[in-house]
Amino acid sequence: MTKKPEDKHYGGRGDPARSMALLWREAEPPARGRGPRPALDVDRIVAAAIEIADAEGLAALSMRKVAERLGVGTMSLYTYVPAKAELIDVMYDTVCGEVAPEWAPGWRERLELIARAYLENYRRHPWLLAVMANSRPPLGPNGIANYDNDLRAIEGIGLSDLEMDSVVTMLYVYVQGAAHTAIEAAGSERSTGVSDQEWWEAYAPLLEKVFDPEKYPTAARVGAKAGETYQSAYDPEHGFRFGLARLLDGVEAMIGAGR
Amino acid sequence: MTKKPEDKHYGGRGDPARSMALLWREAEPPARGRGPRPALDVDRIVAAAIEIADAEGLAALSMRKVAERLGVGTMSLYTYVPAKAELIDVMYDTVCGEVAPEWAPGWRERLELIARAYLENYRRHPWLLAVMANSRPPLGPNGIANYDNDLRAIEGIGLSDLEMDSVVTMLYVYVQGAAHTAIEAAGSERSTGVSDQEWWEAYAPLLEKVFDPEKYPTAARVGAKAGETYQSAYDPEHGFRFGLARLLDGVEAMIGAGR
DNA sequence: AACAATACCGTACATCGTACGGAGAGCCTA
DNA sequence: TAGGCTCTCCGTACGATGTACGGTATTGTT
Repeated sequence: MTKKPEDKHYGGRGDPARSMALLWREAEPPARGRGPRPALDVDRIVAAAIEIADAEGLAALSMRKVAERLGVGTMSLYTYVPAKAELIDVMYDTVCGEVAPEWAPGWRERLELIARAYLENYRRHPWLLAVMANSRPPLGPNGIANYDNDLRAIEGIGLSDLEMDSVVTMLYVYVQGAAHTAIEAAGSERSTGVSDQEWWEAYAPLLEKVFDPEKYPTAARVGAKAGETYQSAYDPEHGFRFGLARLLDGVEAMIGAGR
Repeated sequence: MTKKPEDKHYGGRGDPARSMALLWREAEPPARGRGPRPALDVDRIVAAAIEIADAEGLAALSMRKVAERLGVGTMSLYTYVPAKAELIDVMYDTVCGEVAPEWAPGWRERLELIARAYLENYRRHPWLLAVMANSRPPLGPNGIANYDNDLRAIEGIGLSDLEMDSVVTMLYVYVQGAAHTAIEAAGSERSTGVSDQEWWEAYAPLLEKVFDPEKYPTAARVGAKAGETYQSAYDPEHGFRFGLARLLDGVEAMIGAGR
């Protein structure tokens, strides 16, 4: 990882022009065909990278692994992709293309379907969360298409343009928080080989020795109740639905008040 | 990074007993004093690690840097801390101790102050977000104290124990999402040396060449309005307040309905 | 004075992203 | 057909990383 302070990095990503060209797949000079025939293309590289990141996590995604999976030398990738950062940008926009929520008659149902679609996408691609950027996002075609679609879901229900943007962004923010928790809950078992129950069985007796229920009676009482209800410290599905319902109730209140 | 599949990792962390002993500062055998006098202690190591992570980010936090800052050899740290994962757990609980929201007369104001206190803590320690775990958290003293405090903020307002847990967890989830966005917005400028304005100036003309406003009129109209209002793609402070207000309106609706 | 227990830490290994420059392949021009 | 130009491919090398291992220095106890 070489750092040159003199050249600017745009959003942790690479050179804007190269990045955009990659995202929108503008084959810059159409490579009129002087050298050897290209054995690869960006899409194949991105697909391989996504497979690795899905299966082993972002930390395990290395250029060497991508190259190995494609049967080429590591450095060959750099013919198609300027650096790992840009590769990740393209991965980002590519999986954004998988978000395809159904359309429902009411705005509330539409937002629920949209939130659910994003959540499922984060579940499918847990690494996506670590890469998400709401300010300065990779400006790829799929991300923009989603933004437009999400706005149209609440168009004409009595919100100003600014309020529409606020509601959609709020939904993004909430779903990202919920997804982070859900993924972490689901992922820790798979990646550690320790089930929720095993984990709790290992920690509970240790906690009992140091935790004083008399000092924190509320935490003890509520925590116990939640634990026995969910059979775990936390139920991501319930948490997601509960929070989303409160959020949409809040939007409904706003529409009602503004009328 | 050595991986041994045979030994289990609890939550990406280390051995539960050693981890808890560290978190609750149980000096195991009180080191009755045979060898040389310890030149360090866990707190000094944790403080140095937090300073580095605050200033340079989690990715730049290395055992070598911590040791260097303390003027000792790298491997000396392993006398006090079993591994980097446990060190991070202790860092986590330590900065949880900095969350100290004021108390207000009404539950709504209390939740606002709590949410704000967490947000500020995430801002102070941006690495904390990447380390946050709502299921299987490091069970340290400060984290538990916060949970108790947050529950008491909404005790007696007409919610069941289970609902109290849901509301508090929902608040955690939302604040984490909002903090992620706020930090990313604030951090990308500092870490890349590119201001929001520079970033937009670099990307806008490139986007114009590939983005068709006629295909996505809603996104074009609303995006433009939001951009000119916030003088940027996104205003984290406004986003945080807007979403929190909707969320608390939702809680209010729930209390009102249950009465 | 000898021993035991502890702290300190130098070295080594496998991993990472990628800069650099050479080798070879294929089309274009002469 | 020959020469050259442009492109793909990729081997090597560098400076990072976490930490296992084992040696050495320091101290309290006997």
